Amino acid sequence: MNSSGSTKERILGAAEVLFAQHGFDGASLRQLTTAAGVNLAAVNYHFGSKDKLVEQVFRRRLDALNQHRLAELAKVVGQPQTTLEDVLAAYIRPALELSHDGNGSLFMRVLARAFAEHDDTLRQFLSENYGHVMRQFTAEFARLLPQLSKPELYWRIDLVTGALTHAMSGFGMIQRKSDVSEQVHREQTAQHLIRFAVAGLSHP
Amino acid sequence: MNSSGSTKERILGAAEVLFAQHGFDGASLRQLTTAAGVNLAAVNYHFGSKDKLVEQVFRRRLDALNQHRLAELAKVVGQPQTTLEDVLAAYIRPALELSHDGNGSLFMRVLARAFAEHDDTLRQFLSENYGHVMRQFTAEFARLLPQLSKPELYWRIDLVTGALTHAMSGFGMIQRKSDVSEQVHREQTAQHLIRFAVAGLSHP
DNA sequence: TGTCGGTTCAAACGATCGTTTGAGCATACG
DNA sequence: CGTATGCTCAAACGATCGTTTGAACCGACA
Repeated sequence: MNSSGSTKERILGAAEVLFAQHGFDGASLRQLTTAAGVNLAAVNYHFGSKDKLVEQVFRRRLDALNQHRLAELAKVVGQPQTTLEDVLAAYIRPALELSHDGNGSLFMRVLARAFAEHDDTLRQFLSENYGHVMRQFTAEFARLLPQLSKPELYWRIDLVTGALTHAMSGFGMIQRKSDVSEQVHREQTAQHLIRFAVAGLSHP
Repeated sequence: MNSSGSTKERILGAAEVLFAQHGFDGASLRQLTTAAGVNLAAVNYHFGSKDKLVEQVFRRRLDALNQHRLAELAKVVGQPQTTLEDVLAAYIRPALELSHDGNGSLFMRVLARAFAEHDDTLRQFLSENYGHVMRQFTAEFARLLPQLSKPELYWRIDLVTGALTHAMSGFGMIQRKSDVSEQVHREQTAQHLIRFAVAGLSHP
């Protein structure tokens, strides 16, 4: 295990797993480097510090996630009749599909943990780097739900976000026996999330 | 500040604040005892260990919270026409009212953080000590939503829990200027949460 | 007054943390 | 061949952590 890829990638992979399991402070560099099969000093050599490593763990996944989200959003808004389900699917499915490769499944727990920690540094980082994605989705929600006032809409989006974060953090906790059942479970989760979000967003 | 009450109570109060701000590992006993105005050794003398202190911080608030919840639930199920709103209010309002005294407002962030950390020890503690509360509420939901299958109901309750946890964790982050605006904000939060949860639970 | 259980105190303990260091190794280039 | 460069390694650094220790303090009671 962990015997493939460059040292940097082995560290990133092990970091994602251990951060999800024990938290950012809870996972020590000694655990981490041992699991990755690299020397203790490798983290500071390749990343500069533990904090920079945390940032890189986030960047690697979130860049791909939000790129995927925007691409899916662009697909559906180009259609003649965009529905709320379509937009929500563009928001939700890419997040759940992050768990397609084995390691990625733990990333959502890393993200959920980061959200809960309310660390201003991390929240600012998320807002600065990926705020425009949220803004695009919010604008689309506003267009599809014109009857809602701005504050009302923000409230509902916030509650939907909470439900999504919660579901994602629990997602992938159970080790699935096969890829096919994993896929089925992901599809079920997406269906439940989307229907729930539609109801929560559009109720009178 | 922190010059009133017994040593144990001063520690519990300071612990709640610092655990919410910096996490369980992030808040050190030296910070904590300094903020409480007590000696460093006082934690180990009165609580045995830091872990025991964490458990006591949880017990003190959760005992009151769940007692309050069950009392409110008993009120509404005694009525001739129990509504979904009533049951949700019995579940949600006591949690938001925990922030009535100044220190308590941070406890919900402690709880949200604990949820996100997915620590099996802590989850087992919560399940063992307060699982019966959740079971009673679930039974009431099942009674009011007979059209839903068991798995479907569990899914929706889980998503509602996510939204509640998320909203509670953000609640009380902004320091309100007065008690009255605090009260207004809590009432608005409760209203949004309840209406959102009703829509999410009862959609066809 | 003497002493005794409960509590507080400064100081130290060993462990573990993130980080730094300098030597050693490997590969590529003149 | 010599050496320059990128990387790995064991070892150590200072800081901070939770916990323990033993003396000092204090009101209550005989």
